[in-house]
Amino acid sequence: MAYSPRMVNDSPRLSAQDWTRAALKAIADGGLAAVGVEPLARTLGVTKGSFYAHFRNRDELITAALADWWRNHGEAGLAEYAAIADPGQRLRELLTAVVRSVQPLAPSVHLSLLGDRNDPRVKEAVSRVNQARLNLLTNTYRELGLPPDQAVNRARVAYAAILGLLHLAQTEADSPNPDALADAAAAIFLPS
Amino acid sequence: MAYSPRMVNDSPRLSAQDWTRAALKAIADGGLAAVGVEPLARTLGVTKGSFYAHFRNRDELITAALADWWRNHGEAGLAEYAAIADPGQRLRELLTAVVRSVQPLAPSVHLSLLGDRNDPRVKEAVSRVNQARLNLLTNTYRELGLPPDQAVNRARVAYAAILGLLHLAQTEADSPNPDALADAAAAIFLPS
DNA sequence: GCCCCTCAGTACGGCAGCGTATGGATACGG
DNA sequence: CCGTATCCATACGCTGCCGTACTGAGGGGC
Repeated sequence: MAYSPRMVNDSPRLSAQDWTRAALKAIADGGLAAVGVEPLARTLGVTKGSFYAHFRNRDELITAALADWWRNHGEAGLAEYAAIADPGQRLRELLTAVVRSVQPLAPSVHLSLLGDRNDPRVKEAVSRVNQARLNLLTNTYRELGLPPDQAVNRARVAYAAILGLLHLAQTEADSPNPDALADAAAAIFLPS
Repeated sequence: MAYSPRMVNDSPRLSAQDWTRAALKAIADGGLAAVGVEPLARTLGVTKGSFYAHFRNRDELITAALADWWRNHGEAGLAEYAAIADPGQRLRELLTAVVRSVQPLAPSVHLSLLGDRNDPRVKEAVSRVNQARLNLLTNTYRELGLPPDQAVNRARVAYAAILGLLHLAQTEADSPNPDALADAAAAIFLPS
């Protein structure tokens, strides 16, 4: 790839994306309440005068950050796994990938958003992401031969287990042997 | 000044417990950020002058509310289920109880607290509750004949599924046939 | 080079919430 | 019936943050 001088943040000037990224980072540790114009400006090394050149107000930043999030973690973020042809291997990859917490940042946002799940925009974003993942899992189970209604329930419980394991991984400090856990999860959720 | 409407508690004067209960309710929908002295005072129909007669500051209320929570949802809250002698029935009761969301308030607190999991006090409280439940599940699986290490992993995945199902139930509006879901969960997590 | 648009700094008003001070009201034991 | 502790109201200062207005600096297209 050709390196342009505007690729990374060595430029002293910020873009709207810099703000949404910072907002997501703030959400990851602190929830929506941590998304403040002046605090973010401080961490970015500027004053809020810059912010209002990119967004009309704080709400607009939040909606932009949330849209950015579910766009990257909905179907787009699942493309890598959806491309796996063999459903059995796809399922195993999905399980082990999350169990071993390959993406340490993304789930933090997901979990932090739980605290603000009453906000309709948050509800919408989380719902979209969950739906995309549930769809992929449901289709996978169908491809594995389960009847449709069973596939739905199975996918639901399996995805719930994945979410719950993230919960536990984030609240407890000790990492309880990811390999054994992945095996246990696989043994449970892979149809014999 | 007109007489302000006192809540269901017909006693005109409040106690410290009334404040902690209100704080937990606020946590349930809004996280720690929603625990404010003046907002709570408004919902309780008093002014904050009352609050500072019970607590030294806002932090003291939060720690008291968290302590109250994990005391009622740790081993104490599990006593009802721990009393079930037959491990198979105990496990089934645990699964169906949570899947059908018998306690609609308590889990909300749990989920909201995940949003504030960076607060060390929150982390401690959630960790305690999780540990108590994991212990009960692990022992149940052991009583069912699983070797210790397998019982640990099995309990972990099962509890994770429970948490995740709550997660989904709270973020999605539609309730997807609790009976069928309970059956699916039982089929997965009850050793044949 | 010139203009214009974007990004950033400064200053101000306003609001919500925390904590304090103080005094009044009510219950309860003596 | 009185005194004391507890609960509650009011008023105030303070801080942090949002949003607006205005100004300034610099870079790119013409």
